[in-house]
Amino acid sequence: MAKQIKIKEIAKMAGVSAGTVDRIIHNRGHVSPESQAAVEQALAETGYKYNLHTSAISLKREYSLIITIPTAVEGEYWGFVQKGIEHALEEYSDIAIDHSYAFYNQFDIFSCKSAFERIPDMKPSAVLIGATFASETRILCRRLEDAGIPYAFVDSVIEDTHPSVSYSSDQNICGRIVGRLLNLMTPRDSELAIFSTRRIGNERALNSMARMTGLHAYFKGIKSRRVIKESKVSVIEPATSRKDILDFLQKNPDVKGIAVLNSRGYILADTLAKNGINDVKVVTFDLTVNNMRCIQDGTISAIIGQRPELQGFHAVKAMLRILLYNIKEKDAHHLMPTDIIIKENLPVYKEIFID
Amino acid sequence: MAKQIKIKEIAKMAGVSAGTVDRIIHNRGHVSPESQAAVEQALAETGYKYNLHTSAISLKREYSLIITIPTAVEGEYWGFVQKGIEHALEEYSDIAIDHSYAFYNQFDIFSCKSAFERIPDMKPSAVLIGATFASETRILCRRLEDAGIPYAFVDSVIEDTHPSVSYSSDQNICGRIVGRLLNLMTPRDSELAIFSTRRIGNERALNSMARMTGLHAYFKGIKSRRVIKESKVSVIEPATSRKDILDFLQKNPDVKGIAVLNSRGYILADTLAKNGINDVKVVTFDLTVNNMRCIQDGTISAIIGQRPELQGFHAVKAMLRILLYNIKEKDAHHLMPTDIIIKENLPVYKEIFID
DNA sequence: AGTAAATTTGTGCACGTACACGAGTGTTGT
DNA sequence: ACAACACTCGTGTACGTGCACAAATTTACT
Repeated sequence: MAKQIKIKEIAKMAGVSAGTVDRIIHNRGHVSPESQAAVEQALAETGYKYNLHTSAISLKREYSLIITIPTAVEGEYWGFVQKGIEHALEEYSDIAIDHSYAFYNQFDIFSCKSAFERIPDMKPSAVLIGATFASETRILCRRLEDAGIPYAFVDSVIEDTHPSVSYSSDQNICGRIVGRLLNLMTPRDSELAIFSTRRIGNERALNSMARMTGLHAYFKGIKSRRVIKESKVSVIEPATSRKDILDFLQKNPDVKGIAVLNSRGYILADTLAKNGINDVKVVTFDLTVNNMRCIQDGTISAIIGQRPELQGFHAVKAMLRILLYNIKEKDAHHLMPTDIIIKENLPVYKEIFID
Repeated sequence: MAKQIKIKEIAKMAGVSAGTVDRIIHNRGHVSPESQAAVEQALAETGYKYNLHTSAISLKREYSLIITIPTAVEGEYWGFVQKGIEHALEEYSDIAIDHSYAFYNQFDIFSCKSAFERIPDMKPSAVLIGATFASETRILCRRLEDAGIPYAFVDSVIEDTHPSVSYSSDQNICGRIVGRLLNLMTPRDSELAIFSTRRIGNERALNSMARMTGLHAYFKGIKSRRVIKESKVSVIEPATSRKDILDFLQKNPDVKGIAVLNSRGYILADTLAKNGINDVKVVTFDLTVNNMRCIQDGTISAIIGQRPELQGFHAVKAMLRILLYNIKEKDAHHLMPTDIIIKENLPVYKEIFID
């Protein structure tokens, strides 16, 4: 095992004291250019890695982290994101991190606005954003930037912002996967349909749009001539959408595969099952408890998973790296793996392997 | 954030010194029954969690870890396992862990025997085993148990042994997935074939067997009448198997889907491509560089991934938990997720997210 | 009872880093 | 030339735990 280089050794190499090295590592300033250069060279030469363990115990600053995401419900997408966040915070529980959540209703822009408005005034050390409404998010980011507060994105990235780091999935790829799966699972001469969420200025809808683009791109890529109907049914609440779903299927009897481009595939699946329709394959997003149940039943054929826990987990860890050590990565945008979950491998996806 | 309870506070509660608490936590003995009881009660009341960070820095013992796995080649299965192992060791690099590898040839039982024989004499603190040959492994485990040396399994678990922990995939599930995928990707009236590795007393072959069982189970479960040929072609070396492969296909022209139940699917795929056969779908195992290339080419349709890095990573972490803190888990056998990788999601699987 | 031995218990130092404080150096203005 | 100031830099202490060693207590035996 390679011996760890310690701050004192760096100090000796650079001909300065340990305190100076510390100042440089933490970007605290008050260091002469010569010392800076000498130490940086020593750091580079030795490939110094700060010892997180000891640095944690001697840390005296207190950090406050605000996490603003759509209301996290256990067993649903944002619930898993929160789980990952909590997991990371627990791992760093010996650092004084005061964290608080600012939840908002992902279908109500006003709840988002009022949640976002208060954040900069609370003067947090950093903010974790699960964005839904692009314009509101941009305003928040702008204010955070002005205040010098770093922020990170989970789940999606908003254009024209400058997050320290982001963890999300490539929604276009997700859409392509859905395309391929539906194409495989349905007869060549049958039609396909897309159910998605439509809301203007809603980033969730932007996710859906990217997925849709990917799906169409897949069929274009394989030069398929299959008919793909875009339903205007908004699959959000079971009660309201049930009738719309049945209407749609009655009008489009050749549709044998449906992509639900949000996480509400179970609503469609349940409706189909209740009405004895079992020759229509459903593919949807996110390993929520309801969707998992449908996979097990066989009413949903495949789920695209995006590792929400891992996104929350890594976002927090990255934020702490930035807060504690000002470590900036080259490429701050991380794409998470896109998992394909079917009945057979569902059980082994239930145990979550973060950290 | 809940305040951490420290050893000193426990000591005060129990009316003893910190040293005594330390002795009890580490089972060092030399403690009176009264102190023992008092401290244990205090520990239970407060739900004390040792601080891994600080304990690591003050740790003075040296640990030695032997990792005995099939020769790790970069970009192949065991190479990824090793990557995960190294990653975990790096995370704990402030603990004095002396680790060494005892590689063996997974196709040569004598190399395995001679690698295993030496291990107990080296008196390691713990051993990590990537098992291939069941009987040899059993002998090793037996000797380790007699010497009181804990050991862990990665990739596969051998019957009649008592590992402290294991990280592996459910091979039966893997086989079922392959079954479903091939069934989806090929015409209903076409035949399927299985290529696998056959070696008596070879656990790699046992893995193959479990996969085969799972595959057949899938087709039985859906009451399919498809013909599944079991080829005796051993897909190990490109040169030797090429002719056999072509012979097989010539004799079985209706085979349109082939499951290669080891990680050498690329050999079959390359052979098919070179001979202009592009209507036979191939599914195989493990995200090796060669298989990834074939996925990208489209010559392999799907790969089953088993998260080898994560297996190595977690196995080491679990071993260290056991060595350092004697933490025994309830259920020591962990099943890793079984990923389905196709052309579309291959890019996002390339970045590995361990820890 | 008195002493030696055995056992339990407390104390102090070390680990590597963070950060406050004060010492040291240089610069500017009168 | 000297004071006042700005800035850089080194020293010392604290963090929570592991572990060696010494101190205190109990036990055993003459």
